[in-house]
Amino acid sequence: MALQLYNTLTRKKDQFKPINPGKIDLYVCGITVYDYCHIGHARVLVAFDAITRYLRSQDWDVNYVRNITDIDDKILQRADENKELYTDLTARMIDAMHEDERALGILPPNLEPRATRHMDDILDMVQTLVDNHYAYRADNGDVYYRVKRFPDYGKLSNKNPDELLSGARVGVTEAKEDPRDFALWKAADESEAGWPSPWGYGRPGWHIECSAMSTCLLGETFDIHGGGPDLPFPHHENEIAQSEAATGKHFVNYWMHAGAVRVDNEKMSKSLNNFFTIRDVLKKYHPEVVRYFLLSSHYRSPINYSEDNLIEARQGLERFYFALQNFANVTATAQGELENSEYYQRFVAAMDDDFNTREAFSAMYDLVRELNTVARKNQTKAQALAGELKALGGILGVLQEDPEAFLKGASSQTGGLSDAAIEALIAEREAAKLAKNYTRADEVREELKQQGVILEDSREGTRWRRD
RNA sequence: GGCUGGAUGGCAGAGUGGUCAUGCAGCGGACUGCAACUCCGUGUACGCCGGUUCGAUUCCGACUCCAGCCUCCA
Repeated sequence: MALQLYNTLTRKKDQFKPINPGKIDLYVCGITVYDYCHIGHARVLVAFDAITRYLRSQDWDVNYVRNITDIDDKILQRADENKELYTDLTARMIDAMHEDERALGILPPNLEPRATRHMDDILDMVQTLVDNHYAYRADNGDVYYRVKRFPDYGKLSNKNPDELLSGARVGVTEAKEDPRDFALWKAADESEAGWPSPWGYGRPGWHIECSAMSTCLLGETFDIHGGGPDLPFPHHENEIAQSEAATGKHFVNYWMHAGAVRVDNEKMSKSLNNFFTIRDVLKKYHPEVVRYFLLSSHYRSPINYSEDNLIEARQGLERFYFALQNFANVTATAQGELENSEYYQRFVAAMDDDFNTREAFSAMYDLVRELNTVARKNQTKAQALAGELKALGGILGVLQEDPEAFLKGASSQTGGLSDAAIEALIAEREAAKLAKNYTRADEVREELKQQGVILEDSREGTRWRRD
């Protein structure tokens, strides 16, 4: 089965056809680094991480580029509030972002271009647009894109350019020829952060950065462009307008957009004060639980961040780790051997269908059921299935932890008993059990349960985990 | 108002023109000193109204409701 993916541009699932055989050029709009990343960023990061991991497992040569917007009015404003250099702010936030990414098991992209390091490319593209009359310098020193000259404007978000014109919500500046026009270059005072340009000192607009960096690094036409749910309009619409006007070529073949993250069924927003940063979330939940939660719905569906849903995600993940617990040292089955597995085949079919991670997990749960059934009579077979499970998890970037470590640490509880204290109580219970003092043994178990520790007696002795 | 996508069992969440999703929770049973883990069994689920069809949750049309975008936002 060939790879199918939903294309925002055509609004249907299309069969993927690469520009170059076996190779995929992917550009994803990254973060504007003026604050810590939040759970919505995590969604996009994790989704495209799982997607690139999967594609690579299928032998695609993926060139994954994700930019960093490191110059922007919000950045300057925040730096000003903090009374620090904006470059210090962005350096800190980029470090923090990388830290968050590592915690969530997100592999670095192949390239991570920064706007401030591509100023020449940005200026070149603006110059091209000015030269061919797709842009003009206004009286206030800004350079604007001339939307009227690009008839395809609105094709990604299916908006009618004329209706956009009549809409009063578009920012009106006297300097603009047309209210729909957007800034490519914003004039700035010499005392502010900025760069010299043929149109005067200033800073680039947000949209032009992505057009310039993606075109410069991946070419005038490339395979896939992705991003968050709020980017199709205006950001990606503007990118298309800029890039296609500058190069005369079709810009991007497939557009992919992740779904929104809601919080307790409300839109996440600063005014509602329900913004959760990744680091806040990771204080409460194990990183792999967060990752599994984000992948347990289709990447395009809206998801709801809530206590209940995260707990449910943890319980679902635990089922995998329970199964792996008896095979702690198992190595993931090699790709070549995997091909014969019915579960792998189902997994691949699900992922080839627009990256249906939930369906892929369902195949893995069916594998777990067989593993558990077979474990009683055929250890060799069970061992093989455990290897397959670990391999499938690895493709999505989960199930790679030591099962015992995961089960002991996955708790959403903070504080509580130390490992040593728990072990001591278990030893006491063992002694009581040997003396057939089951009353005391059960007391200890109940006591631990109150502390969020679940005991499990097995042939190898008593195991515990935090609930 | 315009655009886009939704509406599935207690919850989460896939999918399909007619026999199973899956996970969590619940109930019954097996296992267990008791539990936990696990296994087996268990739920008249597909927003509303029409149409097509031998048969629709699945296709078509209308309706209702929900979300995102239309303004900086992943």
